[in-house]
Amino acid sequence: MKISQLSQLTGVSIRSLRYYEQQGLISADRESNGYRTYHPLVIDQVNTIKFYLNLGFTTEQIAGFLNCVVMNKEAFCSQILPIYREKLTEIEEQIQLLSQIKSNLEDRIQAVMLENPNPPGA
Amino acid sequence: MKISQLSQLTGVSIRSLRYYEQQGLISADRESNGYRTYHPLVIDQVNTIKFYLNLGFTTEQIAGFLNCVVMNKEAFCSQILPIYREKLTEIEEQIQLLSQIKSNLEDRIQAVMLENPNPPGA
DNA sequence: ATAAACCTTCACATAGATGTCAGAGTCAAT
DNA sequence: ATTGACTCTGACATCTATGTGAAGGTTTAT
Repeated sequence: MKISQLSQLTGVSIRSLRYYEQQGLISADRESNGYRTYHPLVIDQVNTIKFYLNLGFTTEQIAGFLNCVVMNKEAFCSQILPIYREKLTEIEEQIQLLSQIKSNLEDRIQAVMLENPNPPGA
Repeated sequence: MKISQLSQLTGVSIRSLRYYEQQGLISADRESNGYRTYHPLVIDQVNTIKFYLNLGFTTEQIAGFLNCVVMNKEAFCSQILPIYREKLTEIEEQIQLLSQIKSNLEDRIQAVMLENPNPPGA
């Protein structure tokens, strides 16, 4: 299939598909005219990439384990565990930071409301 | 005081101090030679800026309410409440998104461990 | 053959705070 | 007067995925 079709089927922009290829995440054959031709399996692959991008991995990180994930469905791929765990820790730290910020913000709101019992927008 | 002193006292780089000035967050008098001279009150102001940057506000947003905060200690500044609330909502959304990502990640980890009962790094 | 709808590559833009460097002026101390 | 430590402005780099546009080749249908 051609690139616009892959784009439609995956919901990923043409621009991004070419970018993924440039980053080594997907590959494409070329027709004689230079057009990219994709194997149907690439659809799954792109969806997998979407999934990991949503998880907060960068394309570079994804490139590091995508083959493993795609080929083996994660079995026999225990190398991926530390990566997941590292990411998990990172996410947890972000959540903690945001929670702290949230607390601070709630404190500020309380402070304003106490000093200003009848604000217009309350 | 001069800029390097302010930098030391606040822990904010000289580069950033100049940037804050450019964004209208702080102001400086100039000596006859062109050097910036800061009023001691600016120290507090810079610390306040640090605080709000940590809260995730942009310098542009901070510029919008900094005068109010610094001058009035937030009293009589009920206009600031909607801004805080908006930011709070934003933070809460980020936390929720991260929590979902965290769940997904934990699922992946479970999946790998089930398919791979005795991984080297476990 | 001409237009519409594809495809290609290359490259610049974005967002935001900060690092860093270059070129140049200034001040203090020797 | 020279050196070292400051200061100034201006500008480019960073990080990352994606948007956008130009300039040009291809295919398909009329």
